[in-house]
Parts: sequence; structure tokens; C-alpha cells
Amino acid sequence: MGKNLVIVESPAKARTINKYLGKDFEVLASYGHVRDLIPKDGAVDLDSFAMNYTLIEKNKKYVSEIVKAFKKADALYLATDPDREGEAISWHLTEILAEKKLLKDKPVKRVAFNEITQSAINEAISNPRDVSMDLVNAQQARRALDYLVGFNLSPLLWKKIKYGLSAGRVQSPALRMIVERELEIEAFKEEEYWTIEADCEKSKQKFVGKLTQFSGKKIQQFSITDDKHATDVRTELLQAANGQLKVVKVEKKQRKRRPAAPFITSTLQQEASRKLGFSASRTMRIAQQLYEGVDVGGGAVGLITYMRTDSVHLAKEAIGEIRDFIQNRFGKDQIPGQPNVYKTKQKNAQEAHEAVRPTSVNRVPDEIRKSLTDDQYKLYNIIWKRTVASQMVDALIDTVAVDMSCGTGNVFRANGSAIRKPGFMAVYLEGTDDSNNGGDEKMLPQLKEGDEIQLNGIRNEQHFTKPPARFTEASLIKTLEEFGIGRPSTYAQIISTLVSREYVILESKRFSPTDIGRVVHRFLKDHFEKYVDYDFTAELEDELDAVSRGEDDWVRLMRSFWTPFSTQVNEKAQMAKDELIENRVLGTDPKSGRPVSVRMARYGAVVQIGTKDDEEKPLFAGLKPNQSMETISLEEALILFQLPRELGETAEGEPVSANIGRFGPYVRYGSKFASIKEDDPYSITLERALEIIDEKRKEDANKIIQQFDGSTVQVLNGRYGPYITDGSKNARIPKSMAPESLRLEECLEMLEKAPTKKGRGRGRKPTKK
DNA sequence: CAGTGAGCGAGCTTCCGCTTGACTT
Repeated sequence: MGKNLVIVESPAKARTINKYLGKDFEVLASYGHVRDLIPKDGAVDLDSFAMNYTLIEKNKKYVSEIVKAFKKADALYLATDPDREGEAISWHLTEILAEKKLLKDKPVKRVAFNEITQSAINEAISNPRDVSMDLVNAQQARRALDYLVGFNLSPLLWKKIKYGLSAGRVQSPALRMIVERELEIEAFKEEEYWTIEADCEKSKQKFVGKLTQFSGKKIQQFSITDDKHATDVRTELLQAANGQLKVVKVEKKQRKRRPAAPFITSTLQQEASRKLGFSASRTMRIAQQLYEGVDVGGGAVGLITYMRTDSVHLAKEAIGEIRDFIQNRFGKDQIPGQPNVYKTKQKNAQEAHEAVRPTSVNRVPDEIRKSLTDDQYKLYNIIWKRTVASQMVDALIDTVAVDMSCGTGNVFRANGSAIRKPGFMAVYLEGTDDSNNGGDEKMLPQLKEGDEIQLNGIRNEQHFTKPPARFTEASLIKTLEEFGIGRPSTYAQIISTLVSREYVILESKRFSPTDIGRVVHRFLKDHFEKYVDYDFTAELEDELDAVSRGEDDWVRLMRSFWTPFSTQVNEKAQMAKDELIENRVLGTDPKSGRPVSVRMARYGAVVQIGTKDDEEKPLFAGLKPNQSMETISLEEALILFQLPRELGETAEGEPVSANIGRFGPYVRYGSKFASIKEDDPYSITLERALEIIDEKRKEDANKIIQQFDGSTVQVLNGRYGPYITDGSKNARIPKSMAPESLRLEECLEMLEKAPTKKGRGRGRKPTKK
């Protein structure tokens, strides 16, 4: 008898489910999507929106395993994730099997479970359904739209701005956030304000009160805005106080604090960034290790549930185990009467999985620490603690606000707080971004109305309002998620796209836009605002939902998007560059009287003297790496036209000059070049240039291990060790061979066998891993 | 690998969202 074949997306999940299902079932993984649009023009028909799919190259081997197993199986259970993308994977698999004429009358069933527990899986297997074409069509619409946006906007950027750029439904709003934040910071005008604080003492305990009322008027942030006013107020207060304040009001309150929801991908990335300093991609890499399994004694076991999720839901079984654990470890009074329930906040959440939680809360971080790497321990620790805390009782906090009079009409206020019952706070406290709440509230002494307080002094402090903070990885992901832009599996990727396109740079863990990032954003905002709007994705999601519920037709949806979009693309494509992008004019060149402007050209930002319409051709010069289009001044721009500088000659009589080329600054000697790293081509001396040339000559001599007479074949020392080249093709040398004693025949043979060079993009860094 | 920048046309890239391993000059 054949078996029942079950398909899931992840191989780790396949292993787990295999255990639950027993010997009548064989579980295989699809490794994610199995087919995708052909990655070039023509993947989507612009009239019918018919889609041209092809197998994903690196998943072909898994697909053939599935096909092979299906031939022997009695029935197929499609258990891909219960969301739009998962439904599409199931559909693509049945399409592949149908094309091979394998389906015949074998039953194909779609099953779905949101948690990997014995009961959930049994339940799912016994309640199969058909693949939902409505859901599949919603996915196809999503896929086609993303393709059309990306593959129409990007080429427009190549033509109008610079080769190799990109735009998309997700990356472009993300870029916009970073650029607009920078513009806010640049437009920010700091404002001065003063605070006045009293240093108080009672029963030998010191505390601080803030001035909240002066001469009968409430004191607000900008009530006092200069030194003189502050000094006058202070002098008056000191006189009125005469060394003492008097308690006029004591207000006590109790505040509850709820634990944070269990982790989902975005909150995990944020907390790992805030608390552990991990980048989003590092967090995901480590989480993957924890998910796939670690040997903590008795074989490898998955320590956490799936890490790419947008659901805060916990399996019933898990909640039971966590509540037992809390009761045993912290006492019965630490669990709430009913389990804490959390609701997913995002609108476009698909909730295909559980929250990220330990697979068993009984694997306490400190008890398995020796089996984990440092990074694994740290990440597991916060996941474990956050999960446990999420099912504990609220914390209870006492707060007290004390008003103290200082003469008549003047009031200082002291705030204090104390934790009465820590509850969940004993285990885990969520971190905060850019906390400006300097209110590190402390305990106050016992105070009651009428008490006299010793006044030790009054302090004036000058402050300035601060501009909004630049985005961190954590705050960017948080913001993207709030707008429903991007998915758990792509947050880390969005960041690396922006960085590898050189739209933004990450410095001291903060994002700022580059010149090219600003130019691209400006172009998209001016000409395609609707499609880079923060709400574009959210509105699309609503329409996709309608398709998935069968209330709308996906082709109609596509047409309503494509008709206006394609018109707009065509219109803009016909406009000239300078109509689409405004150049920044710096002033007039004193020598020629021609205008000096700065703009983004094919190979980067350039300063230009004159315009293209002038009779005389304009002059060009590239910006230095640390200069920016936004800030460069006329004076700085004119200096750039000093290159190339003739420095003199080498001992052999070759002319030596300094300049900046495509690959950075260099000195030229005769027809050869040497890169310069620390020196500045505008100020480098002949003496220094000759030193660099000398070093370069030595380096060239060292590079060659062997060369052969009458052949172009050379054995060279490269970045990754010795290798053989014939000028166009390279071959690596196995460790067992000595590069200096290879014979020509051996080299030719190895070159023959070496894989042919793949067509690498010209000088571009690959975006894909 | 080293002097471009306009515009022409060759040949090149480019999207988002599912999943894990793979290999350079």
C-alpha cells in the first residue's frame, strides 16, 4: 500500500509533523514557493494579466522529490501555510502535477493548521477542504501588481536618474520614511526653554520638585525661554521660600501595567535590537537555528516555534504548560484567573502561525545554556522570558504626586512611584525606543498635608528642544509594520535592499539617506506619489481581501490599477530629465560667468559649470566621497575643477598626475595607475606619489607566482589564495598542490575543468544573497 | 579597472514573498 503524502513549506516543520502523523504518512517540504514569474519582461500579459510562471531553479530538486513521492502515494495533503501565499504554493503544486498528468483521480486535499500540536494536526487532517481559487487569485494579483510596479518604475529610474536603481511597492515607502525624517531634522529649529527645580529634603531623604505654578500661573514647557527670566523667577522663589516649602496636596493613585504580547517577528527584531544590539538579519539567522533544532541532551530539538509570524496567538497546550510552570516557579497568585489573550494589531496580518514562543517552557534558558552559543542563549532568553511574562498577572504600581507651596501662588510638584506588586515585571520588561521620558521616578519619603520641607536650593536648567530621531532598524521595522508594509519574511530584506542600492547608510545604528536616495525619493514623490504612499499597501490589502472572499474579480482589480499606472509611466517616460528632476543651482562661476549647478548623473553626483544648451560644452567634476549634493557650497564646488593635477615625473621620465576616476582617487604614471587611499589627490605631493608608485610596483611583482614563456597563463596570488588565469578564465588551485611548482600542462588542464565565468553584473554588488 | 556626464541604441538590470544552504579573484 502507498502512503499519504503531506506537503509543508519548511523542512523543520516536516520533521516535527512526521513524528505526529506516524507511518501512514510521508511528509515533504516545498522549501517555500515552487514557481514564480519569469524574472524578465513579459511575465504578465498586459491585457489578460495571464502570468508566465517558471519553476524556481534552486527548488527544482525538492519539486522532483515531491513528484516522485506522489507517484507512489495514495493521497496528497497540501498543508502549506494557511495564508494567501501558502494557498498559492498548494495551487502551484497541483498545477505542476496536473501538467505531468499525474493527478488522475488521486484525492488532493488542502489542510490547514495554525499551530504545530498533535491536536491541531489531527483536527486539520480530518477536516480537509479544496484549494481556494479566490485566495489563490488574490495572491496572483498581489504578485502581478508588485511585478508591474517594480518592472516599470525601475527602468524609468535607469533612464532618468541612474543605471541599476530600483523602486517597488515596499522599498519605496520605506525609503520615503528615511528621507522624510531627514528633511524634518534639517527643517527643525531648536527652541530654548528653562526648567526650575527645587532640591528638597525631608527626614534625611532627598528628592526633587519641579516648578508647576508661578505667581498663580501654570508653568508649561515654553513659559520660561531665556536666562534672565529664569534668574528673576529663581530669585523671587528663593525669597518667597525662605528655606522652606510646605506640602499642600498629596495625591495617591494605583496604576496597573499589563505585560506585552508574546513576540511576533517584528517585535522580536525590535527587542533584539534594543536589548541585545542585534541587527534584524542577525536575529533572524539565530532564530532560524533555534527553530531548526539544537541538541540539549537527547538529540536535536527545535527550541522555538516558527520565527516568521504576525500572530500573537499561543496554542492552548502551550498556555496550559506556561501556567503550570508559573504556578510552580512563582506561586499560584502569579497567574491570572483566565489566561491573558492578545489581539493582533496589524490590519493585514495573515496569522498563519503562532507567536514566537519556546516549544517547551520547561527548557529554562539558564538550564540549557551550555548547549547554546552566546547569541542563541541571549535570543532564546528574551523569547522565553517574554512568553512567560505574557501569561503572568499585571504589575501594580503606586504613584504619588505631591504639591508643595513656595510662598503664595508658587507650587513645586514632586512625583514618585513604587512597585507594589511586580507581577510579570519580575520576569520581563519591554524596551523602549528613543525614550525622552527622563521621568526616572523614584520613591518619595512619607509626606502628608501641612508637612514642612527643607529647601536645599533651586536650580535653573537650560534646555533645547530636540529634532526627531533618525530611524534605527528597530523603529523602521515598527513603522513599516504599523502601515502594513512588508511581511515578517521580508523586514530584514527591505533594509538590505535600501543599503545595497546605496539609498541609505547605517551609521551608529541610525539610517540617513544618501544623495541618490534623496533624488530617487523626490522623483517618485513628485511623479508617482500614489504608488509610494504609505497607505497604498493598506488599500491594496482591502481590495485583495475582497478578491479572496470572492466579492471581487482579480482581473478587474488588476485592470483598475494598471490602466492609470501605465498611462502615467508612459507620460513620464517621454519627459526630458530636467523637466522631471530639478537641479540645485549653487551660483555663478566667477571665471566664466556661467551658472554652477549640482545634479545626479550617470556615475554619481556631479557639479556642472554651464548648461547643456550652451554653445560651449559644460564642464563636469564628480563630488568627493564625503561631500553631499545637499550641502556642497559654490566654493567647495569650484575647487573640484582643479583636477587632474600634474605632479612631475618619475625617475624614468614618465609624467605623474593625480586624479579621481571611476574607482576612486589615483596617481597615474605613464599609462599605469595606482589607487591612493589615505592621501588627497588635491594636495598630494610628487614625493608622496612616487612612494605610492614604488609600492604598487613591488605589489605587482609579488602578485605573480609563475608565468610561462609564450603563454598568457599565469599563476597569481589573489584575495582568496593562489589561482591560475589565462586572462579571461580563472581556476582555483587545490590545497594539495604547490602553486609555485605547477607545470603549464597542469595549469591548462585545470583551466579547462574550471567552471566558466558567470556573467557578473558590471561592477555592481549583487543584491540577492 | 581609471577622464564618463546630453541622447542614441546595443545589452544590462529591476519587484515582493515563501523557504534554506552555497562559494567568490
